[in-house]
Amino acid sequence: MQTTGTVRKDVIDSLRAIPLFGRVSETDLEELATHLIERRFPKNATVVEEGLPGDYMYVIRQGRAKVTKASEDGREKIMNFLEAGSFFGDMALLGDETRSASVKTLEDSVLLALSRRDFIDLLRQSPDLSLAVIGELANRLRETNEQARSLSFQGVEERTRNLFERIARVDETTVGQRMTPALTHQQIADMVGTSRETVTRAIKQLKTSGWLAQEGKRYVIPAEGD
Amino acid sequence: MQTTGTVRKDVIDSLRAIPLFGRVSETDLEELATHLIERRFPKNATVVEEGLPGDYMYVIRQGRAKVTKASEDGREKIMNFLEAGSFFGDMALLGDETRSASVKTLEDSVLLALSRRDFIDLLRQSPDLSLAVIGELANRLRETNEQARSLSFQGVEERTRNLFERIARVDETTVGQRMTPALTHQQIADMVGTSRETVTRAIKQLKTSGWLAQEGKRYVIPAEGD
DNA sequence: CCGATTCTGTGACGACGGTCACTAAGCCAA
DNA sequence: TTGGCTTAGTGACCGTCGTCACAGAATCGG
Repeated sequence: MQTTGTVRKDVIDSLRAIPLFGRVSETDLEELATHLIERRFPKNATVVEEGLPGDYMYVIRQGRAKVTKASEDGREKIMNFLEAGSFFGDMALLGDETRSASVKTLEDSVLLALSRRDFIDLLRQSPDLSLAVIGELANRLRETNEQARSLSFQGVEERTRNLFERIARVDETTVGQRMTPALTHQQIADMVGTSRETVTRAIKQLKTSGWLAQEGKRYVIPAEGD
Repeated sequence: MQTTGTVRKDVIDSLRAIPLFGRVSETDLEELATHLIERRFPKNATVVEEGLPGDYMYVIRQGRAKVTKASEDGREKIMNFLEAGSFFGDMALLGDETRSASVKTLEDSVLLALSRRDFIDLLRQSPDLSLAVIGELANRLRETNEQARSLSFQGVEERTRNLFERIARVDETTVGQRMTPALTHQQIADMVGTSRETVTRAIKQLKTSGWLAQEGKRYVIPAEGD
């Protein structure tokens, strides 16, 4: 992991591209850029670790990461995937100062780090940014609540279906169908809260019922939808 | 349900008492008070309903309420309990405008309603309030994530234990022990995500292992802790 | 004080899904 | 190309928990 103290001009451009900063004024953005520290992480690096105190939040400039919480016996629940433009680590900068989950890179990644102090100052002086952050938190909360509901009421097959429904994106190449990123059964199990074997069986089921198709390690939801 | 257009002086005092508004300036608070509408709801009234659009958020001035999400077949998951001083309904005012959960009163209650427009204006002009709201959302998110983890990894008995651990408060009358509010097994089941019967058995288990005691419909965690 | 709800407790039974134990495929790297 | 490592698939077994069916307690509104 490296740190480059000087933040180049193009950082501002990549900030512009991030929805969170979309409505923030040019001046605030420049101000922000001077406080960001670029850090590079290799694939599979742990950026923040559950339970430890944390003083920085991060914006993903390049790469992908996963947010996880661990059980006592080493298994993990994947709470979320993060892509370029997502931010994380903000929660430990506000109430409780302890990381509530771990974040690990899935690819070589470039992150922009922002200290608690700078983050709070910035929120204080930019109401637009505050509103954007509030909106983002509200959306996450909505999703997590939905996950909790799903875990309470639905069986594995239905949860798996929901997961695909949630993460599949419209594909550029083909017509109406949507595709997930490449996923292993184990990753799916960790997201859905079940075992690898059970996922294998659920997917088999979804495929024979015609609801799901597969292309390599990517899953395809056929055009008609549900 | 009634509406009194005039907001009396004492509203400001009760706002002061709410943690969320603790650091908001006197002037902002007075400004806020003029926009609040007091509404009264009887016991068991539905204040907001999952799936419907919503334009108001609420602060509980008096009473208690529960936040629930429903399954297709009418069962419900209780996401949270709200007491005097809590606010809710804020999420539909920000991103998506649809209620992500229902809120029902558990007692006759007095709520203060605030419109989307006024809420956003207020956030815009009071950075302190924005920060407080962000902190509150971050905390809720932390808790909900924790719930999701719990649902993924733990059995009913452990989840029930966690629940008691979470909601039990130090009791004024007795020494070190903590007590929950009065709860029926059904309510516990709806919070923990299981059936009423299973809760009955889990509680029996926790009691014979000496971890839990009961006083009427309130549950007691003995002094030593866990 | 009484009948009617609403709660609690318990047994029986079956299904969903976790675990174990392998085998079979892919895939990468030397 | 050939081992080694990661991923997928499948059967067997069994524990947890949901459901059904009651019976008894407690509570509440008159």
